[in-house]
Amino acid sequence: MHRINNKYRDIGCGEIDVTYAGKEVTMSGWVFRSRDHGGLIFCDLRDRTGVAQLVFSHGDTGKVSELPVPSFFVAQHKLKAEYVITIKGDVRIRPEGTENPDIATGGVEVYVKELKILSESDALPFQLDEHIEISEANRLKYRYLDLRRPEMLKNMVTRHKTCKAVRDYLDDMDFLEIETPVLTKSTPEGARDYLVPSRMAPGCFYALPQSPQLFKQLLMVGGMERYYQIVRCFRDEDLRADRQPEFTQIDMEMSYAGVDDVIILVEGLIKNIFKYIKGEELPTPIERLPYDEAMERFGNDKPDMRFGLELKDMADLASLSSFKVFLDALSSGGRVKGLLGKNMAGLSRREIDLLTADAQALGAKGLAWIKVKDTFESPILKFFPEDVVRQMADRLDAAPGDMMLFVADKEHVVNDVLSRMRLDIAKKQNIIPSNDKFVWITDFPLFEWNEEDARFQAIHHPFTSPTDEDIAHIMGGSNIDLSKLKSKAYDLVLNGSEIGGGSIRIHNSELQKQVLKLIGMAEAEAEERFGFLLEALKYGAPPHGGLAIGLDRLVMLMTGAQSIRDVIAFPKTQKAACPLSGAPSHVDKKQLRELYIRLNVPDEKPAD
RNA sequence: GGGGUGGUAGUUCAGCUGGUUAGAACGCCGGCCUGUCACGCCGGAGGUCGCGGGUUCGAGCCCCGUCCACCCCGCCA
Repeated sequence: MHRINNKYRDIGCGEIDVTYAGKEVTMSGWVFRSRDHGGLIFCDLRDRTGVAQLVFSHGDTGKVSELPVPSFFVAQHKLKAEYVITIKGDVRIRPEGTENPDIATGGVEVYVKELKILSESDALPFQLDEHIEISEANRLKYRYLDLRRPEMLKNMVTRHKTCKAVRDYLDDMDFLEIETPVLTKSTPEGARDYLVPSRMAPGCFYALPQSPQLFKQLLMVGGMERYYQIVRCFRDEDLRADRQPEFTQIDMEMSYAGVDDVIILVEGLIKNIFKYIKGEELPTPIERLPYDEAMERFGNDKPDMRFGLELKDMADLASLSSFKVFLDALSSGGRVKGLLGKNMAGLSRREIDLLTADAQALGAKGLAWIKVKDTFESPILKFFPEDVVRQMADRLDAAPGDMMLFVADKEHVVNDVLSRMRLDIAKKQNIIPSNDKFVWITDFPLFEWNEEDARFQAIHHPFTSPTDEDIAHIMGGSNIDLSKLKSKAYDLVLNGSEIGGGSIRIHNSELQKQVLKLIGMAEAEAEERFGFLLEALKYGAPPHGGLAIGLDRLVMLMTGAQSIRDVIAFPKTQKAACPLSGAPSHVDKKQLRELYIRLNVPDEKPAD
């Protein structure tokens, strides 16, 4: 740690080693653990840099009671866990045989000559002991204590270093860090907005940004050319282990760029981060997988590429069978795909029933299976000629001891079910290696059909540029199949998690209007929601595109944390509450009055 | 909104088929200890069994409701 030599310290606890032997040092920190032997006391002193062993001793021989008692020695008997103290003492090499190889400073110890207690501590609500797991509710309530744990410190350091690597790299690439408003207007992403009432404009609300999407495009129109921001985003949706109501994005946008430019830029960024954090040389270019191929081979658009078990089309072989479920699915335009159940031939009937129930919970009508042993075993074997079963096994790479799984249904059901089962099987069979595997998913469809609203909607967002061919189609105006249009959107996937996504944007106001029309947005609505962008596009907007990376998720994956909460200093619970501060909370009636707000909460106590 | 798991000492947990005084470890408090490092030894305190209701002679345990935390689906790039 950078030296700020003062009365508190001239060195960090974790920084002393044999080269300091004989030197006098001043250190400050928390009392971690003490081992009181009566006349000899060891005390582990902890600060951000690490832990050092302090020794309080009268001398090498003699009884305590017979020796003059220095005042500090009285004080040190009172030292309890998490007291904050400053000590002055001499660094000495530890007596032979008492070195501790488990800690960085284990070769030395500090003989204390002066002790000052800066701050006492009550007994903690939980122990800061890596051997005891504490409930998350408790950890979050006393997050400032939880943060003292080395594990949390490590996560915060990794997060910081990631941000630093981002800033260093993007600065080198001539990107400008520019802030965008937090009090803003609802952006047209799909999620629910967090709203902030306006006092100045009664009845009106700001929205907290779901992302700075529109503003970063305006920065391009504004000639900033290359923008980035490590920015907080807000989405009022239900939470998960990898989702928080407020989360951080590494947001980027650049002018005069195409898909390749953004991808190469981001690969350089990721490379830089991994080198800085993990010392790993990430191989580039990162593999690119068109969306259609990802769906075909893995059943989803964020495949975990660290292992095989790819989905295989079985339509040709299924049609050679007399199995009605397969034949019906095919004749009604559906799909039959297979998945390898590695090492699952030994599953009991009951376990297979559970597996089937899982598949049904995911929307499948059922799950067909064939065990591969010395022979094939399955209740549906009678519908298949033996050579067909053999070919299915070949296609799935099934060896004796494996099981083949099949789902026949509408395409999205087949993919949905099998892609999840693929992950479940890989986890259960423990075949996922621990390396990091990135992949780009490219050539996304522009639109997808929304069953609920019975209309097409933008997959990415409505400012995503179609491919050049499809721009011609759209501007040509003839009747076009919206489901076939492709976009210049791309996602970055790491180990099966989507960690970033972006696109080349539409920079032509006519095209933009046309695209909005295709998804059924009335001109008036478009005008009301983001007319300012449409207008900006009229005044010479350069071609531009960008990408945003989920910082929390990226850091979570790099640290191996089990939850996004472990890489956020003060995260919220699954109910979006903060156990530490008590947010959200009721507010004064006066505050509400000033905002022209009257509550209408059923069965709820009125505000304090 | 739906499904699942959990809630017992400060903490992490055990608590059998419903049975008398609810346990352990760590922590905490007091004492002892000169080479420990998750120190050790002796002694002690500490409980609204999440909350509310019900069944029962009797409930930590069974039933209903509710709250909280976590995981998942829906939702969300």
